[in-house]
Amino acid sequence: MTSNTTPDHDPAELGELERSILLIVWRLGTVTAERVREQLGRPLKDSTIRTVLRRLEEKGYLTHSVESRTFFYRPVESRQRVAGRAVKRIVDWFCEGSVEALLVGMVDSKVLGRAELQRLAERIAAAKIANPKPAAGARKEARS
Amino acid sequence: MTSNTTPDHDPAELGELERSILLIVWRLGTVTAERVREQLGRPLKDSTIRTVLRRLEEKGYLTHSVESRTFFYRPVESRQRVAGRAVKRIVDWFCEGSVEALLVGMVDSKVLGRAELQRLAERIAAAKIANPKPAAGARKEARS
DNA sequence: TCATAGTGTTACTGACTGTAGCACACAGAA
DNA sequence: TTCTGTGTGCTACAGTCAGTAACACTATGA
Repeated sequence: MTSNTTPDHDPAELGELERSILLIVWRLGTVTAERVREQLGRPLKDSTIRTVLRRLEEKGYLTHSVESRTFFYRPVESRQRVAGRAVKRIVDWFCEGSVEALLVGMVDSKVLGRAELQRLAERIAAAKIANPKPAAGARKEARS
Repeated sequence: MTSNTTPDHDPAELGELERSILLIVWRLGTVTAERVREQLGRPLKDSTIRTVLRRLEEKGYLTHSVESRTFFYRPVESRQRVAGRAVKRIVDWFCEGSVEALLVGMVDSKVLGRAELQRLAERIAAAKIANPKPAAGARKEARS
């Protein structure tokens, strides 16, 4: 199938190179294998990049379209969305589904400062986050 | 190293069995290999359980003490703490370190309902989460 | 002393990732 | 029309790691 809607693959299980490349695609929006290779620091063979791109597509993170024989890969979902799902896994696994418990853990393990959390709470309360318009204007990230 | 403080191992990279067993240890607090086997649904050989327990210790999640030749394994950190670090990775990788971006993603990918987020914000604002006493009374979870 | 319970050590298999080679096809230049 | 480059399709191999387990060894209690 490889349906390109919502990969059920765990993003945390991506390899390092896969992750790097995925990040590049997110950053650039649309890429060719060649473009990715330029962006990557490492000197990798063209076929390597292509293999990884293909695998990322198999896993559901990318789609491609062809234009005069050249593959253009694009992300299926935004970074944040993927991150959101990844976190859900963690919350389900380790916090019995409680996001609150997670936040406690984040503060507790100093991942998140108390002050930071406080500011966050204010922001959330101010609905800056909570009201990004249900559907319409929500598709504007992943560029830049 | 392998100091049993704060494993730098990525919790998301735990295997399924490892995770299950770790959860059991967190639930019971202190366990023997035998006890773990009882708890697991699957019929696994004793040595399998012990191998996994040992690996979990190598990775920094567990410690053990010996009592008349029997190993008693205990968690090094609380579930939430580990979850917190796991999430940090994700935030670093996919959200450029911005927890706020993560929350946006969670709402966006319907991992977290808007209403839920709102309640959460209220709770946080109410400092129920933000003030669990710096150090003293914070070591009471991971039981049951 | 003997059996039992628990540990230490070692190993095999399958999956997955990083990495790449090679053959094939099309598009434009000569 | 033929040649050449560029990009793809397919295949593969080595390393790592999780799942799973066998086997040998050793205290401890009957």
